[in-house]
Amino acid sequence: MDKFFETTNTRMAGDERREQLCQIAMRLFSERGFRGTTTKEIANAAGVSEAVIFKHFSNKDELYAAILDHKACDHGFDNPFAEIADKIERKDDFGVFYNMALNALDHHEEDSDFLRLMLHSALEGHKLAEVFFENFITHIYDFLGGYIRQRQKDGAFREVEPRVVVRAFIGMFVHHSLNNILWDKEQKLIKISNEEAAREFATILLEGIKK
Amino acid sequence: MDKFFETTNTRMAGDERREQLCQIAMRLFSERGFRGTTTKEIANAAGVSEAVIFKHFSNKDELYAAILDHKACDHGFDNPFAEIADKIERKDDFGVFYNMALNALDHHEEDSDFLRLMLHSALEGHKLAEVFFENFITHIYDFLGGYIRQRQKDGAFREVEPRVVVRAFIGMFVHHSLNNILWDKEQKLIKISNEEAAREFATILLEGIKK
DNA sequence: TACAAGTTAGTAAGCACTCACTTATAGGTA
DNA sequence: TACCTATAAGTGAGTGCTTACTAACTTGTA
Repeated sequence: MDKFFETTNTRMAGDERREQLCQIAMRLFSERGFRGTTTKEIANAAGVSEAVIFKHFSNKDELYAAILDHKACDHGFDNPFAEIADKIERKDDFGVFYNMALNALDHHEEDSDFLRLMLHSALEGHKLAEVFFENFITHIYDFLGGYIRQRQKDGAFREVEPRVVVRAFIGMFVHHSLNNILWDKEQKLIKISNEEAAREFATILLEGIKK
Repeated sequence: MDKFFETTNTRMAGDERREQLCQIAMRLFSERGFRGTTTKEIANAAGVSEAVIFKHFSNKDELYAAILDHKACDHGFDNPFAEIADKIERKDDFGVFYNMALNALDHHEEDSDFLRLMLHSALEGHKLAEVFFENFITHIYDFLGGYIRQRQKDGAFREVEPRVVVRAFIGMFVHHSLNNILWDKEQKLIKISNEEAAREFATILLEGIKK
């Protein structure tokens, strides 16, 4: 029944199948959690027998690790600041915060599976969620916190602990994304574009910390 | 081995045992998720045989429902505004937002199990998470949004969609709580008291929306 | 001593995972 | 072009273990 949607009728090359299994597993893990997803379900969704999974991954844990590895490394979390580098240099405060929020919101929207997966990992206490946190989140705090500190020296922002400001700001858009993904999928409560949201959040924050 | 911590050696009254099972199950569900927690683990932690669980709850789902019911109804989510009612009447803006945040942060801290449980429910798409959302969260948006609208009419706040402001504000402290509970348990990134956090968040928000 | 509290020893279904097996196909040969 | 064939892709029928849940039972205590 799933065959029409998930597979072609022909065989697949090894790499192709591996990739497909990762994609499907990620979607299912993000929906039902790691323990809540069976290898049989993954196999069915891919239109193959369960044994195929274990041809590619020696066990279920390894499949999970492969997904997180692949996502955390490849999918370009390496440099979320590349796009706002010039704004930082020009000390375009609004540009910095607006684009930061907009990038995140867009990214969360198009890759909500990953966000759900990270939440599941964090709740289940999986190590790879920690790795992600330490590699990515601490970076943001250092980077954005550094920018805020600089602007405080410039006399543009008032004196507040920069990390608290970063937390407040990240909180705004992460919480907004979580609402859209988890609780208010139909956006009954608030329905605005990512651009609008980013603009409002950036404005509130900047007005909130400027001198 | 758990016996010394979780039980007395004597029998318990029916209600008492039921209550204990709820508490233990909630803790375990919040740590490992619903599917990730076995009835045997719950029974062991309570120091009784598995069959006891099914004397009190006809199945595992009903145990889960009992926890969420109990928590969502009894534990006083009915009126989070009671404590700030006077601040609202006096139009003490800082008092309103500060106490709102502080109450939430304190509450999340002492009842982090419930927060984790709600996240698990939301991720797993459990109905009772929706119920909580509709009964509690929409209330806050209406209430706090109404206050902001009133203060806009008073000319105290600038014109922004009140619900977006509410989201930004809730985002700050909910995200802060989630960080403390999920990712940064040792608070390496930021270590501040709930009072400090509430003060900073309230200040940023109020400066951000005042006229 | 009646009855609620608790136990023991199950069951059927579901789980991750394995192994001996079949089949499609890329690419060399005649 | 047509035919091999080695090998990678895929299967079916299992394994042993764990799970939620049950029923017939024993035991403590108001």
